[in-house]
Amino acid sequence: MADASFELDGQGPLYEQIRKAIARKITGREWRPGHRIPFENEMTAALGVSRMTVNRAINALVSDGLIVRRRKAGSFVAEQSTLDAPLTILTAEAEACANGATYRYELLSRSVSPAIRDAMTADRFGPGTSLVCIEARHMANGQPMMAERRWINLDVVPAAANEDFKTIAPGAWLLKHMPWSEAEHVISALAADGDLARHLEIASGAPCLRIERRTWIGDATITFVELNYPGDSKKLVGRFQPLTGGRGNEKRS
Amino acid sequence: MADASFELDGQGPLYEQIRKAIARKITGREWRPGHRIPFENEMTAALGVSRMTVNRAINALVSDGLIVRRRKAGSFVAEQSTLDAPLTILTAEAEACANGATYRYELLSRSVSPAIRDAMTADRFGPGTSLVCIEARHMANGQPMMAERRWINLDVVPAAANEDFKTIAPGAWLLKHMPWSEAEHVISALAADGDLARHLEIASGAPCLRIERRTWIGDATITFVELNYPGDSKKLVGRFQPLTGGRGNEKRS
DNA sequence: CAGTGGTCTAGACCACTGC
DNA sequence: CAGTGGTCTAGACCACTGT
Repeated sequence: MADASFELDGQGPLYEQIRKAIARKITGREWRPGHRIPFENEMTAALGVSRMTVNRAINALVSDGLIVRRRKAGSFVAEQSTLDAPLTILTAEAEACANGATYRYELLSRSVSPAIRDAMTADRFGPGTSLVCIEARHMANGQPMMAERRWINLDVVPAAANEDFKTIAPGAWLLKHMPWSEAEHVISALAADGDLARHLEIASGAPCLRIERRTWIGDATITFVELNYPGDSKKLVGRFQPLTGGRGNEKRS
Repeated sequence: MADASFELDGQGPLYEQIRKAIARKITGREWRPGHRIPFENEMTAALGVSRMTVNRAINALVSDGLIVRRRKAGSFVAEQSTLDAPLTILTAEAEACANGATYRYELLSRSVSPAIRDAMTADRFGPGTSLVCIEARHMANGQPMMAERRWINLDVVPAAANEDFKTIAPGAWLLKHMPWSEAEHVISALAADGDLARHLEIASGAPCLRIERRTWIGDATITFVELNYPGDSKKLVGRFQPLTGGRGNEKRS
């Protein structure tokens, strides 16, 4: 009913055209937050397409957060309260490469020890877990672009005990040798202390962007790593374009 | 062929069971990166389901980045080179609320002026654009949790000229009055300068996490905002769980 | 309890692409 | 040019839920 006057642009697959047509109604304020969009069978009839096609279009908008669906009630334009933007975290080498910079990896230290009773290791891996601790830094065009401190769980990845990580970065090595089933990221800003400042070659007390990543396989923590970037570098989190095509992503130094 | 010995767990929709079964093969290292997974018609036959169902399961894994598909060649386990984590950026009020904190909004300054030839405004909005500039801060439990500096394009949102923003935060106001079609986020760390440090009530030179957000409607920039958080606060970017269910997301102070 | 969305099927045609 | 995935259909049954 009402004006299901959709204007499909004839570009690309049908479900994409329908998705964009609905997104256009929303971003054009014709359908406000809370507004009930036409039922699936109404669109099906109005557009002369199968219900599966309409369903696919709307479901894409649901995962984009623009539509909320309720059985028996209908589908509604969501309140735009949050922004979900994809943050793509590349390996340091891939990031340097993407920026056209020359890349070099430097191992700073490597040691094996059990997780003691400190917050950094015991809480995350469990007391007594065998760990290898690695400090390294990644250079782009001869300048430090990132310094990392990492712990790897040897109970889960015993092969890491035989790797010296002198030529290959632990992150890249893990990606080749170990799958993960779950990852968590925490972002914060901090003042670089003596060690970190020296590794990044910035003034002590200078701001620094830290991404902490914890990776699991099943219930076991594979690795925990602090990725530290000089404060003047910027991370492009991502672009979200519900109208034109969905989610894009790039990266800047 | 080969071992398409899938073990569906009987939990939830068929396409979800199939998706999890494939994800299990991958995270369990049975199917390594580069490995060709069974063709759709093979799985269809092996599982006794419709091809659309298999297709839906695999497509979900494609958007999770675990599978790459090539016509005529087949579907392959992707190289796990990047991590895509969804970062949910709530309004300050929603974030405080989620942490069970009392929330208060404070307008610090408001002014109207055209975009001059400075990098902050003219580059983003175009020279001469009428802008309203707002400085404000958001308090959680009486402590500054975030200070923002924002420019709003009056050519696009003329109603903003009549709003004093004394009681409602500009972010919340915009969400109610203006849709966006595209958003971009940039994260960086910086040392708080005099003004910012005073607003956040932190020492001058203390680290600070900044999220810059630029929002578009069509080709026009609606607003550009700097969200500044004290460096000791942490942003939980999100959890990505390809095996169990997909993407989760929370937030910490 | 009627109507919505959620899922699933058994086909079909087509575009692209590797051989 | 044969085979893969990409898309689409016209049905169907069911779970949930608002009235």
